[in-house]
Amino acid sequence: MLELAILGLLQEAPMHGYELRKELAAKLGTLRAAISYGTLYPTLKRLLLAGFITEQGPGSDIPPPMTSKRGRIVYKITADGKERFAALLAAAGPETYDDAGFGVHFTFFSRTDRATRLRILEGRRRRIEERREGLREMLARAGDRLDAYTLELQRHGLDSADREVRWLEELITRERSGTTPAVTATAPVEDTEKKTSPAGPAAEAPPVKPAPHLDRP
Amino acid sequence: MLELAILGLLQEAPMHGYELRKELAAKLGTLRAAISYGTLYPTLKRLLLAGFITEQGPGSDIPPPMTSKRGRIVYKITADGKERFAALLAAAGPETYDDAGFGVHFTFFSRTDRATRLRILEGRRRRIEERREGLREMLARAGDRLDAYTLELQRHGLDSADREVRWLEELITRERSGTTPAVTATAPVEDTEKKTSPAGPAAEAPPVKPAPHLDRP
DNA sequence: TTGCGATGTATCGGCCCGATACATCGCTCG
DNA sequence: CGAGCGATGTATCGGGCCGATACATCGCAA
Repeated sequence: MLELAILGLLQEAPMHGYELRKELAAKLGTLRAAISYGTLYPTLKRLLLAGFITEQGPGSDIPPPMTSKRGRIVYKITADGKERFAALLAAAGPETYDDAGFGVHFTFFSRTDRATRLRILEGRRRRIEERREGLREMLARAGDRLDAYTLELQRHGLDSADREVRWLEELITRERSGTTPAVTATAPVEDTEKKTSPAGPAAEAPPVKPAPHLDRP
Repeated sequence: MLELAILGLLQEAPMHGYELRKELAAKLGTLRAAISYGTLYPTLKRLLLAGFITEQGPGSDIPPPMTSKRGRIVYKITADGKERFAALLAAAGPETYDDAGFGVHFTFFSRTDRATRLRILEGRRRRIEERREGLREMLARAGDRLDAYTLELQRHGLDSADREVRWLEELITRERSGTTPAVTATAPVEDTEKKTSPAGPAAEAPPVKPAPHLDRP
């Protein structure tokens, strides 16, 4: 997941670790706590080793784009990395629909084709609906066997699930009707792949992410 | 966190692993995905080794309380374990207020004293309020620099945070007013303000959890 | 009787987190 | 003037937790 997020940010602009973390925290606001350095740096190493990004030492030519600082290490995405990003973005594993995964995918929706957006939104909706039905069932069938606090917690959970389903429903409707939110991305990336099908109502799973090696140092 | 949850369940009744998982999944419905066996069994081992629980082989005297099965291993909490449970229950670390931690603590609220309940509720509220304010700030200050989808995500996050704060507020009010157990009806039941307790507004942190050893096998 | 789904215990690799350490820069305040 | 402090910045380590996987047994139905 982190991999996707990092690749996505680096696609917009080269950055160093600290910047990456701040940007990540800002974009994924909810649905995803601020990422830890204990995750970030090892992940960067893996990506580096896998050839998805490159390192640019502090003595390089790039003028400090922000507040100038000391020996920072700027990371830049490679062609392989862009490919990888596209693959991850369209991947359809179960982890695509949990809180963290959905948040990250959603964040990059402006760079995702409509069919994939619909599939993800519908997958997420399905997931939440299942949770909601489970909660409903439990409240109806075993409601009187639970203590008052647990009950209260479940009720709140049910409420939240219900709200999220409605939210997703609205987004799905909007997508279908073509009211695609304007792509106001700061850095519009060249939209090469244009081969998308007309208006498929979110069909089957695209090529599943085969999990790359990304192995030991 | 798992430790607390397991100890709490075993305090209600002895159980084996499979049962533990189901019970856990049911009680923590939201706020906490179903726990994995890859976590459960190692945790049980740690607890066993630390002397917080004991193992009861399949040939024991306990009659199968559920659908009878095969060589199950029934776990039982010890006196040390109960002590540990109480300590964890009242502990006041930051992890007490994140989604998972709050969910687990809340689940055992009926076995928590009112002062602690209030502290946890207010700690959680504070946490969510901070998130909410951060979101508000961002939407107000940098709202036009973000793309439409990110904006939509943040807005939904803000909504959820707002709702949770209100929920917590209600619970806190109820606690203070002495309507201790959350009333089961959707509509809050009015209660004539009796039993004027000191109504301490949830003070400082109790003994902080000192993190036991629980070490290697 | 074969096979399937629920029950049940267990391990392994790997992601990710919190704590911690270290270093530099720019600022304010005594 | 320099001492301290908060933000910036890179990095590691131990450990919690997860998903995938492997077994084994039981009850039931095709």
